[in-house]
Amino acid sequence: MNDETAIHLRLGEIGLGNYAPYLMNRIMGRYNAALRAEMAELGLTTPKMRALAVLSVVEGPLIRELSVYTVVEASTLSRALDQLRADGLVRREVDASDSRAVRVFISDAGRATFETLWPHMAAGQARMFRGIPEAERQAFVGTLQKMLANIRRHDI
Amino acid sequence: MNDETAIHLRLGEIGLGNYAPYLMNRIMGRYNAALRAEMAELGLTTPKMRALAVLSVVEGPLIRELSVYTVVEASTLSRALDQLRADGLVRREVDASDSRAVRVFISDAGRATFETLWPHMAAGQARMFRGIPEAERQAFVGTLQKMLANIRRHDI
DNA sequence: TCGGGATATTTGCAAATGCATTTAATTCTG
DNA sequence: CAGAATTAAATGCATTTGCAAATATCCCGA
Repeated sequence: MNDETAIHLRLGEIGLGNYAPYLMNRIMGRYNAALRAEMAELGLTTPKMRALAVLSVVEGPLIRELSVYTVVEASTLSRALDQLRADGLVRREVDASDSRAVRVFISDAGRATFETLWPHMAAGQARMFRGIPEAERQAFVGTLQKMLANIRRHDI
Repeated sequence: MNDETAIHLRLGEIGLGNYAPYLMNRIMGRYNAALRAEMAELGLTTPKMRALAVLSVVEGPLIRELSVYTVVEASTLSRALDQLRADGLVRREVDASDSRAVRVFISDAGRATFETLWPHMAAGQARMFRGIPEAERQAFVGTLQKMLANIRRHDI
C-alpha cells in the first residue's frame, strides 16, 4: 500500500493496534506513569524531570532550546525551572551576548537527583525492549531518528 | 552489547538521540501539539479526542477499559466524558450485569466530530513517516506491538 | 446469607498546565 | 540611526489534571 492510499484509510480500517501514534502514545503513557511515583518521591514533575535529564547531557542551553529538547511549553518550563532553582538543582545565567536570553545549568545536587532517578528510567526502557533482539532495537531507534527529523520544526 | 551492560549505561553515554523513550516522547509531543489547534477548534482536549478515537473503533467499552485504551486517568476521563456528553458526542449507559460499571457509546455527532479531526491525525502520521519505506514502517509498528505487550498491565 | 474487602466511577481540592499578555532586549528596514 | 517588528522569558488567569476520598455495588468466604 502506498502513501496516497494509506492517508485515506479510516482508523477503523487500520485498527488501533496498527496505528503507530496510538501505540506510541500508549507505550509512553505507561513509561511516564510508571516513573511518576519515583519522581513524586524526589519532588519532581514530568517537566522538571525532563529538564534535569536534558541538562545532565546538554551544557547550559538557552531556555528556548531546553523547551524544544524537553517538548515543554516555555511558560511551563519557566515555572519548572523556578522550582528546580528553589531546590538548588539548577542555576540560571543571563546569556553573555543576548541579555534577553537565559542559560540554564545543572548543579551537583541536580546531577545527584537525576542519578537517583536514572536507574528507574533505564529499567523502564529495558522493560519496554524485553525480548526484542539487539538488531531490531537498533533498527527501531534508527526509524525514530528519521521520524524526529521529519517532524521537528527546529534544527535542534 | 547485551541487556546487562546496557542497563548500566548513563544517559550521557547513550546520548539523548539514541535513547528510545526520549525520541518517542519528543515525536509524540510534536504530533500531539500539532493536533492541538485543530482539537481546540472542535472544543476537544487530548483526553476527549482520544476517547472519541477509541470509541469510533471500540463499541461500548466500560469506562475502566476506555481509561486503559486512552491512557487517561479514570478521574480525568470521567470529566472528559461529562463534557463530551454535554455536547452530545457520547452517551453513558449503566452496564446490564454490573450496575457500578458504565459503558460509553459514541453518537453520530461524535462520529462526525472525529471524522473532521481524523484527516489531520492521518496527515500527522504521514508526515512522521515521510520518506520511510513501507517495509521499515511495518517493522517499526511490529516492534511497537511487542513493546506494548511488554509494558501493559492489563490484557486489553 | 452476612459482612469485610474489592471494584467502578465520581467528586473535592490543590497543583500543574497552556494561552494570552507583558516586559525587556535585539534586529531589521527605510 | 530611529522606529517598527521580532524574539526571549516571565506572569496573570482560567482550565485541566491527578491524587485521595467518597459513594455505590459486587464478590467471596465463614
